[in-house]
Amino acid sequence: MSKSRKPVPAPLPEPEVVDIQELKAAIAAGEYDLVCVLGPTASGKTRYAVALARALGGEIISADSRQVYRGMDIGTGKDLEEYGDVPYHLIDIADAGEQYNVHRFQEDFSAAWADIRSRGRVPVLCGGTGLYISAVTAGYDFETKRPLSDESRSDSQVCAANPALPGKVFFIGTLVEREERNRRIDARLDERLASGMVEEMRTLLASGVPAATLISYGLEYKFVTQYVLGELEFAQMRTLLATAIHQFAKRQMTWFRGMERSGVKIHWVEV
RNA sequence: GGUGCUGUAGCUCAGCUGGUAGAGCAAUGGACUGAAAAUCCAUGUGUCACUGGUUCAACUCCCGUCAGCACCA
Repeated sequence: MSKSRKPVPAPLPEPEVVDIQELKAAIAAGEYDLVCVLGPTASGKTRYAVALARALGGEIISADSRQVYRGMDIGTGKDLEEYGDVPYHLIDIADAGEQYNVHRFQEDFSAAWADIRSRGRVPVLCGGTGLYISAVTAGYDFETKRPLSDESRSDSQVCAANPALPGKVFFIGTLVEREERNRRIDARLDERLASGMVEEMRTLLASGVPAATLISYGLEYKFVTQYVLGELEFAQMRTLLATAIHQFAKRQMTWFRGMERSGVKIHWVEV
């Protein structure tokens, strides 16, 4: 009847080695006006991006739809101390309970990107929210509801279409093998649970953030809040949450593969 | 030692009076642009514990074996 193509696990991308000095020279020569570090959760992208930014004389622009909220620290894994002396942007820019979105991100990114460049520094976009990354690197026009360019970043169409967004982007992806990724997710979850994540939910709830809003933020905010509300047992919450984060990481990879399929070149590195 | 129950997809389990098997969860692939850590779509060949028997045909009936559980000794 029909060819039932059964889903085969996507092969792991071929790891590459990115020569930082070479990249630095290319940026100086105007070949790129943004470096983007992306990857699934728990792949080590923040650590990598910070080291990269330091080597390039850059500043980080976070592309994380949840780290924008103040007071949501443990559950989003902000790890602000990891940045050290490297400046970061778009973290803690909205109140918990507020409704941030892609459109605001595009505007905020644009301002941060222009600001960093105006000071002669290198902007490094880093995060795991694929939608946000695509909205500013592939470009998207919220007026016409259409992509600014459906081609790869091999020309300057986007630049011409919207000078407020970068035209040429160098993408680096942090690579982790599936099993290892899940192991890290589980270990990190236990660490967060042990370091006050439940307390964080109670504090947010006490500060007036509605439970329904917190739950709508998903993952840790969803399951831990349900636990605090007594809707889930602790062990049950832990199991469901771990599974949900594994699924989330898979969805992130699906988005990145989609970017590659549409022509974006991502240099995957092992960290 | 005896009796009873159970043994089916990674997990929990359905499979009426026999016609080689399905649901949920998980997993995998995909979609996605003003909530995206959200939302949605697609995909199920497994020695039906093992052996023998009855039958045109057994996961489904019968004998036995093994394993787990419960109860009685």
